[in-house]
Amino acid sequence: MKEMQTTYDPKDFEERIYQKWMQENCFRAEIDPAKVPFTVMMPPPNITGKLHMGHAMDETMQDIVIRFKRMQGYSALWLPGTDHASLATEHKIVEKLHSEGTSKESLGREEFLRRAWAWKEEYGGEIVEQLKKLGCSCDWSRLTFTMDETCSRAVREAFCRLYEKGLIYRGSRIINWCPDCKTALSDEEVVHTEDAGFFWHFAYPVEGSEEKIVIATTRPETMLGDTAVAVNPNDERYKHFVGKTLLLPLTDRKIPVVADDYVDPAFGTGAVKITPAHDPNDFEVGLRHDLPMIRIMGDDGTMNDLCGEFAGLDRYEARKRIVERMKELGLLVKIEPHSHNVGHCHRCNAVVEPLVSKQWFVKMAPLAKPAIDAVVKNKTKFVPDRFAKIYFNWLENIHDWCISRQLWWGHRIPVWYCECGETIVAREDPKVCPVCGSAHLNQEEDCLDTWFSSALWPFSTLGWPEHTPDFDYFYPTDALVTGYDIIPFWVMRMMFSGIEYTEKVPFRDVLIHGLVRDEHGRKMSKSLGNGVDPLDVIAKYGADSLRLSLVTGVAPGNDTRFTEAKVESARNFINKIWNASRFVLMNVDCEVPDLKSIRLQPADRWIISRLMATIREVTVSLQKYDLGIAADRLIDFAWNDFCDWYIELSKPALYGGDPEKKKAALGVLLFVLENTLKLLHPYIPFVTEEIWSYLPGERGNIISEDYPRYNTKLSYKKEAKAFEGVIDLIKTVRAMKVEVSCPPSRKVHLFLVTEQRRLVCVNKQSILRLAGASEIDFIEKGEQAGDKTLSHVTEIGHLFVPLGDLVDIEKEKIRLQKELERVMGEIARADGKLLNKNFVAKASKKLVDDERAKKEKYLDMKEKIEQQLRLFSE
RNA sequence: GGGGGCAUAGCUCAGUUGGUUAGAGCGCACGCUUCACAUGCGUGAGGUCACAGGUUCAAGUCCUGUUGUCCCCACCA
Repeated sequence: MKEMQTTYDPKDFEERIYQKWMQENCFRAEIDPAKVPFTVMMPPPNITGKLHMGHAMDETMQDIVIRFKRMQGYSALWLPGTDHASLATEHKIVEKLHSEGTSKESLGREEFLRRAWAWKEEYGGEIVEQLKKLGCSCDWSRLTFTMDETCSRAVREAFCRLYEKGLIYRGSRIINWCPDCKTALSDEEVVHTEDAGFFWHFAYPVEGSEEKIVIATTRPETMLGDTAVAVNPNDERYKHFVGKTLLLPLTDRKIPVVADDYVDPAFGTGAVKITPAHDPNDFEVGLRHDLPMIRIMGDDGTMNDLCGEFAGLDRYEARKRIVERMKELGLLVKIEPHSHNVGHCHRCNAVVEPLVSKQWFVKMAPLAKPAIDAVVKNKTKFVPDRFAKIYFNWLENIHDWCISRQLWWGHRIPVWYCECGETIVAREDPKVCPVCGSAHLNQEEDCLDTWFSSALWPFSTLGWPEHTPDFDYFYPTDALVTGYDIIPFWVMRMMFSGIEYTEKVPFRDVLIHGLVRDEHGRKMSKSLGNGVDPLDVIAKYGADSLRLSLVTGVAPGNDTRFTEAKVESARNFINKIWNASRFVLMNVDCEVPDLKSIRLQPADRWIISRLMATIREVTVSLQKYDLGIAADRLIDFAWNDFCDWYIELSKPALYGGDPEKKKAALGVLLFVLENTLKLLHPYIPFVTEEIWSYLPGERGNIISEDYPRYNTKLSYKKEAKAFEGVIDLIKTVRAMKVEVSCPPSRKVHLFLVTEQRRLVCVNKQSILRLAGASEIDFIEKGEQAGDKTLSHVTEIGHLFVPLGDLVDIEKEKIRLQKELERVMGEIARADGKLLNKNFVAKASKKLVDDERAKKEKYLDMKEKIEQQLRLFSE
C-alpha cells in the first residue's frame, strides 16, 4: 500500500487529481432517463477577465452544489462558458490597437473582428484554466462561448420574435452615451457617483425688455442646445415671463419661456433651461411643449458645427470658454459649489452624456409583468428571499432597454435596410428585399448589448430554439448562483427572456451571495490595489483551503471578508483530516470487516449516531443552500467528535493486543472515515479524492460515490446519549486535575457512585487513558473515598478523586459553594417556568417534561454538593 | 426621495420554523515532546445579543419606533 506523507501538501496531488477526473470523464452529464437532471449554468466569465475572489466564491458555491447533487444521484450538469463581453473586450482591443499606433477605424470592421477573434483565442481560455485550478467540476465537453453558432442562432431568434411582437422598436430617445467608448449604454451600465461640481447662474435677456431671467445649470455647455426656459406655472415670480421670448446668449436663437409643473420653484432659481436633446427631463418637457431638439455634441464629446465659436472644442473646454464668455457679457450671475450625481461609464469611467440618439429598444413593461408574477407565484425562488424585494424593485421601476451598441465586437443586429426604404428583420441573412427585390441591402451597423445574449444563456447553451435532447432534458435549470450586484443586469433579464421564449422560468432557485471584501471590509478593487489573487492563495495553501475558507462562517447573501487567517484555519482543518486518515490507514494490517458484521461497542454506537445526525443535518442544510452552516457542522463533527474523541477512544482497542477488538475498531474507524470524506468532498474535493485513493479495497473515485444517507437503524439515539456520560466523566476528571494543578502525567484513582457500572466497565480502558487515571472503583452512595478528596457531580454519577496534598480544602469549599449557587439558580429558573400555569398549559409536553427532568437533575446535584460541603465542614 | 442590509465575546462572524445554561474560528490565560497531527492536545476566562416599547407561557429570533452604520436605486436643473 502507498504511504501517505506526514503532512498535507496539496501541491503533491491537486493537479494530478484534476487530470484524473478529466481523463475519466467524471464531470460529464449524460442524458439518462433513469436519473433526475440537476442543471446549473455557470455565469460565463468575461473573456477579458481574470479569476478574482468574487469568482472564486461564486464558482466554489456552484461546485459544492453540483458535486452534492451528482453524489446524490442526479444527472448533474454544470455547464461552463465564457462571455464575449462586447464593450469590455472591444475597449481592451481598441486600447491595444492604440498602443500599436493604429485604430479600429483604420483597420476596418472585418480586420478588427479578425483581431478580436484572435484575441479571444489567445486570452479567452485563460480563465478556463483558472477554474480548473479551483477544482470546478463542470462539463467541459459542453463549454460554450456566447458568440458560438448556437448562441448566435438563439440571439437572432429572440430578436426576431420580440420584433414581430412589437416589443423591439427603433427610435430617437435620450440615451446614455459614452464619449470614450463611443456607444450607447443601458441605464444599468451607468454608475452614478456624487461628484463635486458647480452651479452656474446665467442670466438670459428677455427680448424687447431690460429684464433678464436667471437660470442655474451644472452643465453650461448644454446651453447652446437650449430651446426654452421653463418655470413653474404657479410661481408668482415668473408668471409674467411665461410666453415671452428670450435671447439665448452666445447664439442668435430666440427661445420661449414655458410653464411646466416639472419645475420645482424651491430649487435653484426656479427657472430651468430646457435642452431636450441632452437631458432626459428636458426631453420630456420638450415633447410636452413641442420644442425643437438641437443636438450640439458629437459622438466623441466635442461640440459640433452648430456651436459657432465653440465648435470642435471638447465638452469641458467648451464649458470653460462658455463661462468666460458669459462673464464677459455680464451674464454670469454667480457660481456656487454644488455636488450632484454624475453618471459614469461602468467600463471606462468617462462621464456619460445623456443625448438624443436613434437606437434600438426593448419595450419592457409587457416583459416585466410575467417576470414579477413568476417570483410572486414562487415559480422561481430567491435564496435568501429578501432578494426578491430587490428584484421586484428593479422590475417595477424599469425603463425600456436600449440594446443597440455602436460596437463591432458582438452580435450584429439582424436588421437590413433596403434602398427602397424597407426595413427587413430576419433570422437568415436576406439576399434581396422582399418588397422591391433589390439586392442593395445594408445590414444595421450596430451590435447588441452583451446582456441580450447573456439573457438567453440558460437555454441558448442547450440548443434552443431547437428542441435538442439536451434542451428537453436539462431545461429548465435548477439553480442559478450569482452575486446580488448582478440581479439587474442578468437575473432579471434571464427571467423575462426565459418566460417569453420558452414559456418556462429559466431556473427554480436563485442562490444569491454577497461580495468578497478585503480584511478591512473594503471592496476589492484595482484602484485600491487591495485585491488578493486567488491563484496566489491556491499556490500557497491549495485550492481546497481557499474553497473552504470562502464558504465557512458566511451567511447566505451576506458580504464576507477575505483573510489569510481563514485560509490558514481551513488548511489546518484539512491537515487534521489528512492525519486522521493517515492514523486509520497506518493501523490497517488486516482485512477490515464490514460494519454489519461488527459487534458494536457503546463508543462505536456513539460515533455512528453522531455521524448519522451529521449526515441528516448537512443534507438538509445543503438542500437549502445553507453552505456555511453545513460546513460548520461537518468541521465540528470531523474534528471534535471523530478526531478528538472517537480516534482517542479507539486506541485501547487498537493497541490492546486483542486482534478481534482491533479489527472491530478498524471497521468502525473506516466506516466513519469513508462517510466523513464523502460528506466533505463537495467542499474539499481534491484532498478527499486523494485520501480516498489510499483507502483499502477496490474502489472508484469519491466524486462518483453515493452521498451518505441517514439510516434510522444506525441512529442509536439512546445509547449515544448514555455514552455522553462517559465523555462528561472524562472531561470532569481532566478539569479537576487542572483545577488543582495536578500534572497530567500523574495518574489519579477514581471512585464513582453510579448506576451505570456496565457502561463504565466496558469503557474502562478509554476512561483511564483519556482521563489520565490509574484505576476506577465503584463505591456505594454515602461511602467514603478517603481523605482529601474532591468530588464532582457528572452525568454518569458522583465522582470522587482523592488528590492528597494537592487538595486545598478551603479553596474547594469556595468552589463547591459557587457551584451550589449556580445549581440553585438553575432550580429557581426551572421553578419559574414550572410554577407558571401558563407554561405548563401552553408549552409542548416535551418541553415541560424536559424542564421537569432538568429540575430533578439539579435537585440531585444540589443534594450531592451539600453532602460534600458537610463532609468538609466536619 | 425610494428600497435594502447590518448592529451578538477583544477581533471576524454563525445562530434554520420563537423553546435547554447564546455558539465557532482567531486572539488571550494556564498546562502538555500523550506512540496521526505543535498546521497539534487538554483546561479555562470572556457576552445586560445597539436602545426603547409591544406581542407571547416563552424573544438574540416576531412587530413598532429610535440611534448608529453600510449598500443599491432615482431625471431636482
